[in-house]
Amino acid sequence: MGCWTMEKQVHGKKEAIIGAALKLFTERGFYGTSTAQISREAGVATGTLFNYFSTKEDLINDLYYEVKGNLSQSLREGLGDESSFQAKIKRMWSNLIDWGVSNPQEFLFTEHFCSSPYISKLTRDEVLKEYTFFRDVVREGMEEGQMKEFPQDLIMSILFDSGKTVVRLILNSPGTQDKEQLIENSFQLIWGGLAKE
Amino acid sequence: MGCWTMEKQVHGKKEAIIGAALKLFTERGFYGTSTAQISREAGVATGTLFNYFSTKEDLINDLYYEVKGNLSQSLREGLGDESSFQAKIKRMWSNLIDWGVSNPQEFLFTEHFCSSPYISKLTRDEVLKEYTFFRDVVREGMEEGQMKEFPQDLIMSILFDSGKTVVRLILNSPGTQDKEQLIENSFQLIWGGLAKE
Amino acid sequence: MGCWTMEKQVHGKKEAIIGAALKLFTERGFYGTSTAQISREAGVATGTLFNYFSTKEDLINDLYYEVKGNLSQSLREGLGDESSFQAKIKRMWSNLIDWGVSNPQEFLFTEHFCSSPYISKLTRDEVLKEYTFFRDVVREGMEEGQMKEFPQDLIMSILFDSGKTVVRLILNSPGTQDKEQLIENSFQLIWGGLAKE
Amino acid sequence: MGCWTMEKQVHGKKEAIIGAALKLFTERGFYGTSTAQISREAGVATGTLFNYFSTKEDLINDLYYEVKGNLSQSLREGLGDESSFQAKIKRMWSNLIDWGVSNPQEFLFTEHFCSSPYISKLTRDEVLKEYTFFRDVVREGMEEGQMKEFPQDLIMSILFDSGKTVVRLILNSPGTQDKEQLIENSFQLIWGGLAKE
DNA sequence: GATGAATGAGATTTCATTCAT
DNA sequence: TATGAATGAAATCTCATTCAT
Repeated sequence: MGCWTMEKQVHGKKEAIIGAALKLFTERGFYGTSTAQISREAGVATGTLFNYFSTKEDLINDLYYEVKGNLSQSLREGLGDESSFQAKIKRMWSNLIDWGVSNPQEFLFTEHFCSSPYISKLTRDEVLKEYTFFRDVVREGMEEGQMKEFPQDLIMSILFDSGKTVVRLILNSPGTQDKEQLIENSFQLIWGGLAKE
Repeated sequence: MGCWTMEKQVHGKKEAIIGAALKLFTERGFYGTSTAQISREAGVATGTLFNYFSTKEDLINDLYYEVKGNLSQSLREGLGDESSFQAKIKRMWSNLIDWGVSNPQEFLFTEHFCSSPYISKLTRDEVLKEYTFFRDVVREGMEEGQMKEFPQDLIMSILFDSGKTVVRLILNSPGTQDKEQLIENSFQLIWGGLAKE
Repeated sequence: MGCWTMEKQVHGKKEAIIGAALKLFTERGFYGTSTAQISREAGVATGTLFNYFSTKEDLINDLYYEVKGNLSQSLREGLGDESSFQAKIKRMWSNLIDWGVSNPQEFLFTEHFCSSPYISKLTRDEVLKEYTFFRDVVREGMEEGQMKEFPQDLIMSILFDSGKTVVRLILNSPGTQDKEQLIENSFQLIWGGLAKE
Repeated sequence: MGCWTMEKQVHGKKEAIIGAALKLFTERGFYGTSTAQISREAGVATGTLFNYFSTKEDLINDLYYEVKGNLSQSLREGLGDESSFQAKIKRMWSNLIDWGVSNPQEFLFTEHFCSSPYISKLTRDEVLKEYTFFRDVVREGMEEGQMKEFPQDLIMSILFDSGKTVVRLILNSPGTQDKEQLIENSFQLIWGGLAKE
């Protein structure tokens, strides 16, 4: 039982707790999930949770930060390979939908807790920093005159929220939808309203 | 002290409770709000709440039904006066945004609790019946060939969710936005992607 | 609606409340029965109960007094017609069992509440006065040397409790017992141990 | 601070709760006793009670099972040493009375809750299994023709209930009765009616 | 006297958090 | 660091009782 094992053990516990929290918070909500349930699901003692997170709110804030960072990473995947504005938007569009469909628990978690009182302003601000790249891409497109003249906030919100709408649509009608086709359709719908010409 | 006064008194209490619940549930969530807080905010005794609603869950279900019915009514306002498909959609679009901006508490309440486990399937089904008119309008438009060929669910979801996006945008940046202009802009954005041609 | 009707109405209500209380207290116990339930069962308003009984405890004490008085009356029925000591005891024995079997609700009520904290010492003492005749009969028998020499308390308790045992036996095995035969048997059993010779 | 101490500590709390519950349930009844009172009397926190018993009803069922098991044990004490039928009955008779007088709280508890709705059918059935020995002894005596011909149920009920009557008599007149003499007397009374000849 | 809405104290139970081991 | 028994504040809901009509 060397140092390596111990450290792994430790990391394993924290991760197990985060994983359990993600699952249970998503399924039953914040107040619907007790720290005892999280501990049990994670396979640790009730006290152990508080060695890693000083309060239950701390835990959900950490989780929120992690999941949102995760999404931010996924959104940027392959973004550097795209050159045209449309291609960049399209790439983020698919990335968002792919992420949501592949990580339904994470997706639903962000849905449930994006406007929750348990997530602190601090966490929210910290998270926002990870999304400046999105603002940059859109601003660039506006400056290049690639889009009709809409307020930037409107564009960003519509893009993000509509993408989430599509994810929800897919998750709610499992199996019955052709995902790729839907991504294509929905992108055309939004892009059609956005693009100049 | 007549009959009229009595009835008013009675209605006053129930309405006060509903109003307090709307405010507090929206601000702090379901579990974050105690029935004692609701009673205090409503200016009644703790027991009085349970004379009108046998359970806390009963209360939120009633509230949900009322608020959603309210929205449904507002969406239909003046709808009969419109003849063209575009005008109908536009009318509902403005109605939705007007309602959300004029009733921010109700709007945020629906946002928080639209996919909540506290709202029963029964309530949800009951509410859905009030929205068939929306489905009918959209279907009609599709059959008349007024829109590009997208799945009906996609159209409905994008319309509704994008409208809500705009409301959120206005509520989050108070004073700084020209509401009418934003309604116009946003409608063009969505309609531009939707309409044939 | 003359005076007679009104008075009858009033008496009817009090009796209805007593009747409902007897039924419900016996079935569900004192704390298991709310005054609201009693009122509903009696067909009166919740407030009406408190026009007749100032507290719930008052009600059960009244009820106790009434039921025990009732039993006392029944025990004495035909007692004056008997001359021998054995006949007197036998008469009370049958009276007790008949009463219990014919009034199971009253019988079970006395069983449940004979040693209850809700019945006040005052009530209990008041009730005891109705049973001096029993003590007198037994004392007389002792003085006449009709029984073996046992303490009077023991005799009285055994007589009364064994009678109740028989009632319970009959009530618990409905239909399967020959009541008259059982009364005869049980009396022989007790009298056999009691009588001199 | 060793293992022994820990175990004792743990057992101590559970036992303290059981003891407090026995005392208070007996004195004030089930609904008349709050779990908070039990906890206070036991010297533990309100939550601790629910670490050991998931419900107040659970607690009283456990208690019932324990007390009745206890009595069953006591009834059988020395029973194997007796050979004649009369001696066996006499032995159980004294055992019952001794137990009741030495454990008045337990005795009164069984009196109050023997026909209580809080005790589940399951518990009751479980308890009954502990009393088959009594039925066996009586049946044996009947088959050997040691008693007059009475129904077995009558015999068993009279025996058990009359024993309890004697306990009550002793408990209600503290100090004034000669216990051993009373046991002797009362046994003669019952046995005199029961025995053949 | 009859009514029943209103009251608020009190009951059971949960659960985040602590701390001795 | 890990554990889990112990804690006690807080939550939902009940119900005896009051009182204006």
